[in-house]
Amino acid sequence: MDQQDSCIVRLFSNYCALSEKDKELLFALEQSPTEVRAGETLWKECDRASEFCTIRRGWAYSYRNLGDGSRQILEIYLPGDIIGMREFAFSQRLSGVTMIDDGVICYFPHRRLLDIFRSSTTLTAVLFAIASRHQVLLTERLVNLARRSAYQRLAHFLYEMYERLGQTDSLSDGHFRLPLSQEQLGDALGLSSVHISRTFSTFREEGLVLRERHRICLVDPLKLAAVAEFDSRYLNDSLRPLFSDIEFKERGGEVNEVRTE
Amino acid sequence: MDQQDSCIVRLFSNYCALSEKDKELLFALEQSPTEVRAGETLWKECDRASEFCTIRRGWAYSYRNLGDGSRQILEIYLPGDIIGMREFAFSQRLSGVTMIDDGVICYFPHRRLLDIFRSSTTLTAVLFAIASRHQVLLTERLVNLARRSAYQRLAHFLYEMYERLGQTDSLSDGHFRLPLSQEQLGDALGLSSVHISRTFSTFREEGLVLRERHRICLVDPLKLAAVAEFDSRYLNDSLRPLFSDIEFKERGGEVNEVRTE
DNA sequence: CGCAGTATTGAAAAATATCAAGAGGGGTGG
DNA sequence: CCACCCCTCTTGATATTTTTCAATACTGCG
Repeated sequence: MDQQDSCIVRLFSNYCALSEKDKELLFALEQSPTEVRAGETLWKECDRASEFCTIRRGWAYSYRNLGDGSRQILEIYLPGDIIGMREFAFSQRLSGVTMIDDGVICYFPHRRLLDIFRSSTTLTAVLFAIASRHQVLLTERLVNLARRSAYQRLAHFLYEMYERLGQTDSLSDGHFRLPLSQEQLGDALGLSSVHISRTFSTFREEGLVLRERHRICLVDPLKLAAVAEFDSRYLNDSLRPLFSDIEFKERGGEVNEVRTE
Repeated sequence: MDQQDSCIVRLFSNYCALSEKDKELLFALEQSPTEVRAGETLWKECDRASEFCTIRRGWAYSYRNLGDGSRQILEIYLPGDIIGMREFAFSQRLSGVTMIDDGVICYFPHRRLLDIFRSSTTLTAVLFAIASRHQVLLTERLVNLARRSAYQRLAHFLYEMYERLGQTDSLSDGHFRLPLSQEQLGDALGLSSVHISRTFSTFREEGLVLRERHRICLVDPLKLAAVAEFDSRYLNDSLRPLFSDIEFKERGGEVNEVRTE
């Protein structure tokens, strides 16, 4: 495999221009690829946590099971994502992860992250940026779940997937594959599967979104984003913010701090 | 001010033993203290983001306003917390922050964090651990909002505050001050203030929680934790996990990696 | 004393869940 | 190729939870 094919190198490159050394460091995270099958569980809640992984191919989701038998799907992971960072400070898994599709994942130990902290300020900063972005995504989802109607929640979810997928693949019109059952969508959005079905029916009647098995068509993406009150800043405003500064300093430059007191 | 009084040094010490040099680095973040008044807004959504701050005294909360006039309170910050990390990768604020009490906060520029990355692997790892812990808190809150009844949500919130406060102060029995109106509680829990009131009434009838203005008394904390399905791992399992490893390596030791393939 | 923000309570309305029955679809074994 | 079955989805009826609206009480404060 060429470094150019590395999802993780591509992901990091979104944030910052990388040196060759940085690329090699990153590339090392994607050794020991493992084939996994759709439905396979990478780990369960309460398992010992001492590794992360990157997802090179396929989709996955993380979840938490609740006492009453229901569960919450926390995140949908796409190729290039790093999984398991949540538990960096923990000895146990706090959420399970299972594959949606067949795929390939690459495990690496927590310790490898420390190597990165030690050897590259740039990568460290990018990791921090990624973590910060994750947190923003999570926050946005929290607002979505806490404040919006079922109709808006589903609209928001669909539009978010559309945007995320559009960042790597170019989506012809508003079409994309969404390999999630209505029950899984319900688990992700805090709604019953029945209500998901009804909400899709409403979308169809209004001609806003069409769904056929696992294919979604956003007839009018902008209108969908509007009804969801989708704030696209939280997905798009995270590219190369203050990293020009890093690169500058790394090259030995001096930055005079202008602090407005 | 002595370093021992520094909230942030104390916070970081929870995760890892710190060298003197590390303490000085951290201590430097708490310069330029600013007095702020209850109700004062530190920043609004969409403001330019180029600083973090630590909160040395007082409480604060972050929030997002929504199109329909409602708002979501995202986090409650206590002394020692770092505020604004969410926007590390962003140029704009994605949430506002306002003070609950009078207090003292210390601003420092994003760039100061890069200095830390550059000069201390230990602090970098701790920062990462803190970010990871934040994310876990957020996740737990997300589950709470998405999956639980009003009754459970409020129970969970109260118990979480109880635990967090208990980590710095020792709370006599289940008593603590909670300087939030029922409207603010509603904003935090995705409920109407009316329903918060009703839920407190239920608690009172059951003799589970008493509330008088801004004072809360958890009559039976353990029972409260049980009804909330509170998972205390997510608050307590984050102290000194793999950092013995860091210290070891920092001292020049060699760690042989045992990777189970 | 009066006023503004905050809390309580009741009644009605809205949103969503639950239960139940049936429809469609795709895979598997006969 | 067909029959069957399991799983997912759809739709209707009903139940539950929570919101909204409105009226009234409470509290601290100028």
